[in-house]
Amino acid sequence: MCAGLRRASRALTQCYEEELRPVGLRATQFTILQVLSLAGEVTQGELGRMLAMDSTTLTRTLKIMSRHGWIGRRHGTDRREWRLRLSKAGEGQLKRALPHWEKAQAQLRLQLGQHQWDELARLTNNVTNAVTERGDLS
Amino acid sequence: MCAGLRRASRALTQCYEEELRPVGLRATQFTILQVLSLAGEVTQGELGRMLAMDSTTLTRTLKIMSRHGWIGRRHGTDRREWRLRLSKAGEGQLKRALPHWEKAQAQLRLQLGQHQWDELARLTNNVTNAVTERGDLS
DNA sequence: CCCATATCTATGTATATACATCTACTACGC
DNA sequence: GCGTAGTAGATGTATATACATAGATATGGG
Repeated sequence: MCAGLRRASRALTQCYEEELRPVGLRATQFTILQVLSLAGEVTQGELGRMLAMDSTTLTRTLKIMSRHGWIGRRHGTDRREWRLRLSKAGEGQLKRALPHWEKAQAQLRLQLGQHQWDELARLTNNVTNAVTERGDLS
Repeated sequence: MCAGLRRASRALTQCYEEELRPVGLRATQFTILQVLSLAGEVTQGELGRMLAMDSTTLTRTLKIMSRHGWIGRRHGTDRREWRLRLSKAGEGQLKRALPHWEKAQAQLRLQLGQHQWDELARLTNNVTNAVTERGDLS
């Protein structure tokens, strides 16, 4: 199952990234922009939990995205943590990328059909929740 | 969808790799051992197509696995390509790893239930086939 | 046989990813 | 206040991953 899921993940990621390439975004980066756009200001740790991603992984990814000026950060009252948000440039980048992402999304939905699409969304969510056993933060 | 699938993939991979850690295998490496065990002798390119993985990615992964002595390789008639197979050590490593892998697998199946398990297997296969549009090599 | 073209693997480069460990800071008990 | 335990993010290290490109080899047409 792990192998099958990882294989699907690789295959699917290539579709989405092919569409995003003209915009200069990777799948992970797009996802972070989108999450920040929806969630507003979050800490690195919160973001990691939402994405089921180790927060130290985010240190590097956010560094790259900061280099491009897509991320704004300021200290909270707890001075260990950063409060992250989309910058203006980040919003612009997300806006440019969205139609490309949606195009890949639409094509996949067409190929799978609405029913399998919905099922897959439900199941991947269940897997994530099952193995992270939490109160569904996403 | 891409984000959800990747998230599930990360989360699930951590479960399996936690079990495999005592054996010193990563998920990708275990998968390659298993595929070689089932498929016999294959070329790097064939392996890549089976795993929906870029064959240049395999150059590095196979190098690591060769270092451990798990992979045997010999030239075919086409001298550009390698014919890859499990070595004795590779078989031993796979045998050691299998119960750990199965343990993670069994726990997940229990958490999801047989029905969702089967559905997920079916859907991830469909996704892979849909986006690689091929005659199902796996 | 020779050349153009295609194919297989290798290499350079960049990002993604996690774990172990480190440092700075918080929070709690006394 | 002070010390200890815990938490947030940073860093070292290793692997995973893909794309662009290069080098070697095969293949088919003259």
